[in-house]
Amino acid sequence: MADYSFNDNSLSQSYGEVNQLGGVFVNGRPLPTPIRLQIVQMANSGTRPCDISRRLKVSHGCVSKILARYHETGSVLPGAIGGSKPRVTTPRVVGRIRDYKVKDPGMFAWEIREKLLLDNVCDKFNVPSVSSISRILRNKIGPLSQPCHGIGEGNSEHSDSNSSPPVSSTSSSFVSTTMPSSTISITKHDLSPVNTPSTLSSSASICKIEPPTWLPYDQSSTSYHHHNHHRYLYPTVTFQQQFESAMKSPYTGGNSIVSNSESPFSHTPYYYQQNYHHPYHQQNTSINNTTNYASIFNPFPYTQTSNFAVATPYYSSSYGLPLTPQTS
DNA sequence: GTCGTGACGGTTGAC
DNA sequence: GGGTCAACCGTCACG
Repeated sequence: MADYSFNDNSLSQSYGEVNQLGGVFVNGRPLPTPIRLQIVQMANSGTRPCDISRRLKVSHGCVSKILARYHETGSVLPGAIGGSKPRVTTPRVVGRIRDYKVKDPGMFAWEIREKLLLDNVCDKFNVPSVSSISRILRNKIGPLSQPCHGIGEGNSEHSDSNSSPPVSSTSSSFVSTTMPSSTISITKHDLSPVNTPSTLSSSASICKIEPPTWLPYDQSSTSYHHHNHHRYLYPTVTFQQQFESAMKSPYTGGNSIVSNSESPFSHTPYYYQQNYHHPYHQQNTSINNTTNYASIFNPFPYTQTSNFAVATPYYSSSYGLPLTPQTS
């Protein structure tokens, strides 16, 4: 039987920590792509997660997470670590909001938002939330944004008059926070900076909660058009493609959704010295290959060189995602 | 014995 | 350049 262990002493020496199974890991850093691929490959071939855990000396929790992630996203690659999401309220957007408000001082924030989309100033991925627009009107534009709809509508700071669409709106994206808690659950994503209405914790009775804007799986082929938002898109490659790409360059993302020329990982001199000329790199790999490829990769050290280099679908699990990865 | 889950301590990179 | 913040990571323990 092949030795799937990747904590070969010759490779792991002095790097990382050792887990309860004897495997080496670096706290806070993802497992190398070949190991991740191997986990998926073994699972696909029918190996139980507990056996994968033992043979690769990776904790079963980690195996579980990687497999769950793969089943959910189709990608074996780790998510982007660190960094922050790009700002949506760019000077250009603020300028357009100001223009709209100058032309029509009575314009609602939600109307401005729709117009930003209509005029292609923003797309659905980077359009500011209604509450963001309200904040811009309040803080950056000033008097122009003062409500002119009447007296007695309450404090404009928290009033819905400027930020909410008509109550009769049928848009499903508008949800009243006064609805029963069973009607809406606010997920981690819902509370992300992008989607957190500033009014959520205020006294406002109605706020807008954005639904996730993930593309359907079958639209993934268009993902490269949205490189600024690739965290929210699905992978466009099959497991085998990821595998073959990773085998060619184990620390380069084997995923076509990598949106720029940078690799999520950089090779180290040690890696090149030890492994670059290994015969395995010249083999024609397949997902059925049972060679002990894990042991020829040096899991550590490695460094991540660019944030957001790897597309990371990040979403609530309740949005109709495929239960099985794309396989063909 | 197996596996899903959340806390934990850690890393990372944008701001 | 350093601090903060919010992403992510794998391990571990629990149920």
